[in-house]
Amino acid sequence: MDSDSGSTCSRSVSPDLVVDDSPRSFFSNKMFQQYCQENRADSEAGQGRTERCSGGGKTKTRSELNNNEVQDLRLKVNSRERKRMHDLNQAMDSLREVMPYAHGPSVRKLSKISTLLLARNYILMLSSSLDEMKKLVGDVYGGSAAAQSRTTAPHLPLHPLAQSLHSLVANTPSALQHHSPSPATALHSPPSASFLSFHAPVQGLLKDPLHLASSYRHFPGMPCPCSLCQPLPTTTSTLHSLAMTK
DNA sequence: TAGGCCATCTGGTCCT
DNA sequence: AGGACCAGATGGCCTA
Repeated sequence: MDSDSGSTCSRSVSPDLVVDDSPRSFFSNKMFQQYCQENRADSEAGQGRTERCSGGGKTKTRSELNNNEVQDLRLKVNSRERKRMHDLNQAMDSLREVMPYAHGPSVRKLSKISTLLLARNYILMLSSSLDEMKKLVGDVYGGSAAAQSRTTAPHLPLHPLAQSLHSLVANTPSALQHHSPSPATALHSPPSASFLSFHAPVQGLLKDPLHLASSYRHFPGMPCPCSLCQPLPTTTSTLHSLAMTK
């Protein structure tokens, strides 16, 4: 139900119950009742603020609502808000699922901010790859030969195409999977820091936006030999500058 | 123990 | 009128 109900997280989450007396709940039902009693004096003082009563069609001031009505209303609103946040977390989970990131019971879940930043960079990377692919296809099927090759079985110059594809594929999520940690090291081995940051200027917004430096085995200043950590094509950098200068 | 992350509650505002 | 959305506050859990 909740995004944090994952097996790696011990955080318990209260269900969509109206009554929540768990210690985790900031405002348990008992607390709420106490709160209502404590604030009855204030309410009865009448501050002119109106509350909505779910029962009747008529608007009552807070002072006109009895304790139970205030409580029911508050619980109802709380429940809605809880459901809304659960839906939001579900959407966040579904986003995590399609991210180039190792999934598994022993893999620590990406935080929300990390998920969003990674998603952004992922989209930029895919856009860049798509641009290059288009360019490549344009080169291969250039000019009038393109029309002809569309109608007949094309004899593609596979060698250069394969080379280019290889370099592109090296930057695709599937290639990123080799960064996916083995279960044994998963907790300390998230995706490449350079991929997560992806030359993103937004990195400057946070001291350590993804908290990789402190938590994971990616050493700043130590060049990673893999293709994923190599500088991205200039088109990508251009994309970034365009994206961030708007 | 401090800091990060999170769930939940709450009141205000906006929209339908 | 009722619900969605938002941001602030609060406290629990986890990790370095």
